[in-house]
Amino acid sequence: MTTLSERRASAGRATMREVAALAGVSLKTVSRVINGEHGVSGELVEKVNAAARRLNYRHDVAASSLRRSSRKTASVGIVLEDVGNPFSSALHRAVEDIARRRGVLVLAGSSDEDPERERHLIDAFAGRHVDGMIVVPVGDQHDHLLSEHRGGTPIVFVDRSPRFFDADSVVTANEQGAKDGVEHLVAVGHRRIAFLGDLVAIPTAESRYCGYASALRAAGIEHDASIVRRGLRSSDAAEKAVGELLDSGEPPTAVFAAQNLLTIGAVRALHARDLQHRTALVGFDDIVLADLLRPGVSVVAQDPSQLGRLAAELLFERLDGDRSPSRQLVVSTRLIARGSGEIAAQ
Amino acid sequence: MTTLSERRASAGRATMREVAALAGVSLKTVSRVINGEHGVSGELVEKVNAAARRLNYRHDVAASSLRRSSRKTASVGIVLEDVGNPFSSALHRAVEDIARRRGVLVLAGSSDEDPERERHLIDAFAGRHVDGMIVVPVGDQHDHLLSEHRGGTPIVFVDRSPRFFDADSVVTANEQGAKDGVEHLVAVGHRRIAFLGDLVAIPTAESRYCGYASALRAAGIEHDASIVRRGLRSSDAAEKAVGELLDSGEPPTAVFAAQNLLTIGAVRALHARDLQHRTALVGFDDIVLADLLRPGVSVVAQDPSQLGRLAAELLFERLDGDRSPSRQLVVSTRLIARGSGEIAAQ
DNA sequence: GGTCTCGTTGACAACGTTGTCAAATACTCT
DNA sequence: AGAGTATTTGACAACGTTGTCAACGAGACC
Repeated sequence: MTTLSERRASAGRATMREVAALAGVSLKTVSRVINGEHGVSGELVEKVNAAARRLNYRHDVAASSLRRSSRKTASVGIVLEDVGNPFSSALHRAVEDIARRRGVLVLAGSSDEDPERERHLIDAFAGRHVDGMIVVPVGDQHDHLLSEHRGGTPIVFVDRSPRFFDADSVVTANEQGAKDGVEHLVAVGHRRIAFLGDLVAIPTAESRYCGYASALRAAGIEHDASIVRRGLRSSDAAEKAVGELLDSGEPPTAVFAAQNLLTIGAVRALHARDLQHRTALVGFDDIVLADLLRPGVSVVAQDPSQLGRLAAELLFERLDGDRSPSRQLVVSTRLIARGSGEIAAQ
Repeated sequence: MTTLSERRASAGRATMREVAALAGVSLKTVSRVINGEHGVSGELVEKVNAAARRLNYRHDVAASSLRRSSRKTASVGIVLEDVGNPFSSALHRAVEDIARRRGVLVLAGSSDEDPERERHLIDAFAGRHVDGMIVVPVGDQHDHLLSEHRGGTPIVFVDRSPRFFDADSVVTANEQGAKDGVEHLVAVGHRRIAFLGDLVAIPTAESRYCGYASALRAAGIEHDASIVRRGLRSSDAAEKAVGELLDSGEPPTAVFAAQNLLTIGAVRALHARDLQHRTALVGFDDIVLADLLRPGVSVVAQDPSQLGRLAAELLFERLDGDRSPSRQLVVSTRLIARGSGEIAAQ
């Protein structure tokens, strides 16, 4: 049989042509059936489906999208800081949930805070014709994104809003959240509050620092650079920094840790010195098990799922043709008191 | 100028034809330059690159792979249980690291333990012509994978090895690890050890249960079904289950929690009753901050990064043409004593 | 009966790229 | 100088699919 030899020739992946041959119809009719277009008689629909099943036909999205005028590929790309960290992966998951409902696939990659890497990922996504992108931007320069954006690919920024770039974005209320956290410490009497922060170049880290500074200013507390530690990139670095502060002649009575890992480092340093019940601590971003530590760790919680959900919804609205001016969404934080942030100043 | 109007017509995405026109060479020459083939004079290489830069040319991976005989797309798919959970995302990250070195993109999706969903993802990946797949399999039936596999797409199973299917796999030594954990409890005198487990249908959960049973048998301890709780799907469920066991007339003196979230639930239940220093606990899979709790939580640690790394390496060896018989790799666990597992039986 | 419309079906070109092969040029060797 | 070889270049077809358009037959209407 011709069909059989054709099948063998294709080595495992049947094409529409082969399905057509088996069903005894034209290629175009198969295309119509596969795409669920109307205007094909019930009898032929049946025949084509049977043939497709028999040959285990798999639709070729790449070829299809190449020919289609719209060039839609039913996939979106997301550039995260690190697919492996809890914040990023929660965001990723939220985006996936929204995308799944529409049968859209998510491609994800980690930029690791490296603009070069970000650029690579964006090129890779663009080359695969993603319908849109969600990006946690790194650095200031986004020229390459600009050209994609102008080219008609919707882009939504999340977690950080880009400078010099007019686009949709969804960010956490970093400054206000940090301010809330520090004011919480001020409210129980602290005036000597240390700050732990990530790289100055990261906009969220900068915003949180501004929130810290603003809370101190509002309380009339003089700024003391000796208890501000920025540029910390790991929990180890934070642990070391807090250790130094605690062991110094004039230790802080409270610590504000402006990021996840830094909070963990601070907890370790406090526990190592058995100071966890004397020195207050508020962290930015929630931590698993924070409620089981003694004392529980008070945090300013972000909502990464919400960030992802909103970003994805925004993106899909654009994909559905929304051409309205760009929108900037802000997700507020929530202060969770668990004990460590309520330790009063001595 | 012709070039300009052509450019405008393409609305933002230049093709090789346009680059060729601008550079004054043939389409094929552009293709050669873009693909870094040799046999093009330096002068033309320069001209083409200049034109490509000017038009902001982006290589179209989809069209390229469609035409290429090998059909390689420089992307691999990975089906995880949930991209948002720490185990999966660590695995994802490890795969990405290996893939990145080769310029390969990773598409990831969550099966949520749903075979239907797994099938969907695999179809989606196949339709996009991924070069290979890494799969955390769900359920017993993998016919659809079989056809892909036969079709020449390498597949590596990770975390669970599939039944009825000959393929590469990388799994944790679940049974041995669980046995080690339980024997650790037996060694400090426990004979009434409760078991908390995930869905019976999940092979890893089953293996860990076997390890538990085997350790008891080896110690000559009679099996007591009343302190075995399986089918638990969340930390809340585990907390409730442990609560019931502890509040019963004959509570266990030790708990073995066979999964991440279940360990957390157990910790909560113990702390709620202030029993954390009296009832021993060993968990399977490490937990962030476990060392800071009092007592620290002893665990049998898996190494998800290692799983991902090995799976990716196996996959790329296949992609490089390795046709040797399928291999089954086993990654051993590591028992980390932190206090909770060393509480002696009363 | 002839024309018109409608619903089905298929032939063909095209999407952006690369494999194949032949043409054109430059260079080497006798 | 002539033949032979190597190097560079381009014309053309093809990958698997869908958009366009024309052909066909059946039924409706005058």
